[in-house]
Amino acid sequence: MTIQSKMQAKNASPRILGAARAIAHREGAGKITIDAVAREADLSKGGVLYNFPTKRALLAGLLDEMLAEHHERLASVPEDRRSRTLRGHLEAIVQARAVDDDLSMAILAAAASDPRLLDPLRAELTGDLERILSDTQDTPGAMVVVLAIQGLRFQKLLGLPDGGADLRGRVIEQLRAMINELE
Amino acid sequence: MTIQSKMQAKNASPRILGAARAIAHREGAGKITIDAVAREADLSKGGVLYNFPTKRALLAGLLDEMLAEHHERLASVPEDRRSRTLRGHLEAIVQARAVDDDLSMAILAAAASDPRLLDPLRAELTGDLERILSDTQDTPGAMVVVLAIQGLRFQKLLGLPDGGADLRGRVIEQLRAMINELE
DNA sequence: ATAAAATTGCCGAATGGACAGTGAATAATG
DNA sequence: CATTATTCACTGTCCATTCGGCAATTTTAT
Repeated sequence: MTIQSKMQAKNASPRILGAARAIAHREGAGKITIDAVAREADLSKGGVLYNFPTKRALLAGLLDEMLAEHHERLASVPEDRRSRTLRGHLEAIVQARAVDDDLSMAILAAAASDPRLLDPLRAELTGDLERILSDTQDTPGAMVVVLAIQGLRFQKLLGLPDGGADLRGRVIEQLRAMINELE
Repeated sequence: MTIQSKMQAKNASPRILGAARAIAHREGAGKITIDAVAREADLSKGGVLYNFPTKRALLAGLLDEMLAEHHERLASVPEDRRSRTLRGHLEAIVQARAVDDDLSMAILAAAASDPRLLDPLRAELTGDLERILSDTQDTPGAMVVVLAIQGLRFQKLLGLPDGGADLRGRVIEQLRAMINELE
């Protein structure tokens, strides 16, 4: 019971999504369950299902939120720089917090349960990729950077070895340099 | 009931693992269930659980098998080439078949259900990474290649946009070139 | 060598827990 | 009052795991 015990929030969706993220964070994406989310959001199960009529919808909502944040990040890169989208992707990773990992974890959970949930993500990335590649003549070079960024994501996500924070920093520098050398 | 109805195989484990892979391949990693595996392996549920006392053990077995195959692939790179391990990782991706994707999918499923299942994989990759980095002076450069390779893996795995087969080929060429330029 | 005993590999029904989803009743809100 | 948000009590399903039994195989004892 929180302070707002009796208060009816106008929209519990954000609280629900937050709860889902918290669970993914603490216990792993596989533990995202309607009951668990309800408990975490201090809501009944029915309450959750009112906002997200199905679990699939809940997962879709998580992805949605993530894509929205992705947009914000991209938008925070100065308009006039070359390879803007590509830089955005890189800086997004640099700034990423722990929560984001767990959200990515949710993506994987989603992918495992129903690959189609990733469709919006695919669409988004397709657009990004087009922009990135049309920003340069050296498409393979740009693609390598894109792939390395993806690699960074998943490496962090799955807790795979990364050679240490020091190397990580130098790698990011290297990627920045590679982006600058694209034309 | 097959021809060998009455015959007692000495070890059904390989058949069980094969069945699990087949299911992951056809229906996705999330569909790996003891019942399903039992049916696919033409075995009873109890039989499966006799060989792998828990589902967790079954998943661990899958990862084990995968790591073994990974070893074979690395071993197939000529001894005398520079950056041997790194080349091995790259060529492994180039040669990878559909089955491997689905197995990777199983990895993700495993990660979602219990992150610790990935420990052996982490150990293996830690070793590989050490070898790769000690093979060169340009550690950030090598690391970028490693990351790009990981990126390729996951991009294929999750069906994320890759810019087309043509670009993919050129990227692989580029990565080979980058490996050659490492010293 | 051979009967008895133990072990191995497996079967399949039963158990129980976890979970998604439903629907009628209820409270809050405007 | 009417609509909206939420609760509560269930339902049905899926699924991992348990367990007692059984046939084939191997070991032990005689």
